[in-house]
Amino acid sequence: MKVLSELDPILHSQLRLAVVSILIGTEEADFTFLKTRTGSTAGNLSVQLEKLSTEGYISVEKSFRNKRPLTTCRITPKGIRQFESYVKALQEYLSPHE
Amino acid sequence: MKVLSELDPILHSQLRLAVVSILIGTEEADFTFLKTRTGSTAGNLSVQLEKLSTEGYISVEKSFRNKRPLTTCRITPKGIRQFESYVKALQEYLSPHE
DNA sequence: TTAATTTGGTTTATATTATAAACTTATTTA
DNA sequence: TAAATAAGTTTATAATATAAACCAAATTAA
Repeated sequence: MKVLSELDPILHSQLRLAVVSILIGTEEADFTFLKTRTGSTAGNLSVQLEKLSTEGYISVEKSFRNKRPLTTCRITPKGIRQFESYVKALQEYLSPHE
Repeated sequence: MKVLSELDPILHSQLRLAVVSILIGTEEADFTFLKTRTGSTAGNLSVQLEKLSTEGYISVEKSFRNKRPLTTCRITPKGIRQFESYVKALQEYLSPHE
């Protein structure tokens, strides 16, 4: 009997999935952009960026722009691979009739 | 700026999504089938069926077959609607390039 | 010039979740 | 009749997601 695939728990989280999804399409994005684009709170975003970074799915670079902190995020090759296999696994769940 | 859609938290859970996905494709399924097909433990499955049932996404019918308990599950119209809109919302996350 | 507000976050606390372990009851099988 | 299996349920725990509270620096207002 065919068993459904595991869904990577790092990506199976609304906010982390949103972040990775945005970064896949945009090369780089800063904290403020991600915050408004995802509609999340700063606290939640901060925690999830930290987690994605620790897991190696994204890189996070901290600098300054106009004397203010600037947090810039980018997807990593691992992040891309994991996202692609997550999408593949999800297809099994989303198209159960095939 | 476009903000990503909310993902229904009832469906955004690996096991509950698996159950609903299976039921969408199969009209009805019993506890044991769902357990082996999802690869879950009985305890976890019991809890998640209860939740899906409470939320009106599935119906759960308890009877006996060969003197043993038989738990039969079916998707409800609400379950179908919610699943379809969950899939639609997820597309935004899965196809970020469009 | 100093008080209040805004920006760009981080840390901490809390409530919810998912999950498995332990348990139950009935039925076979040895 | 004792042990094992079936079909679950209940309870305990660990992990999560989330928001609230907090902080430091810069800007604006009084």
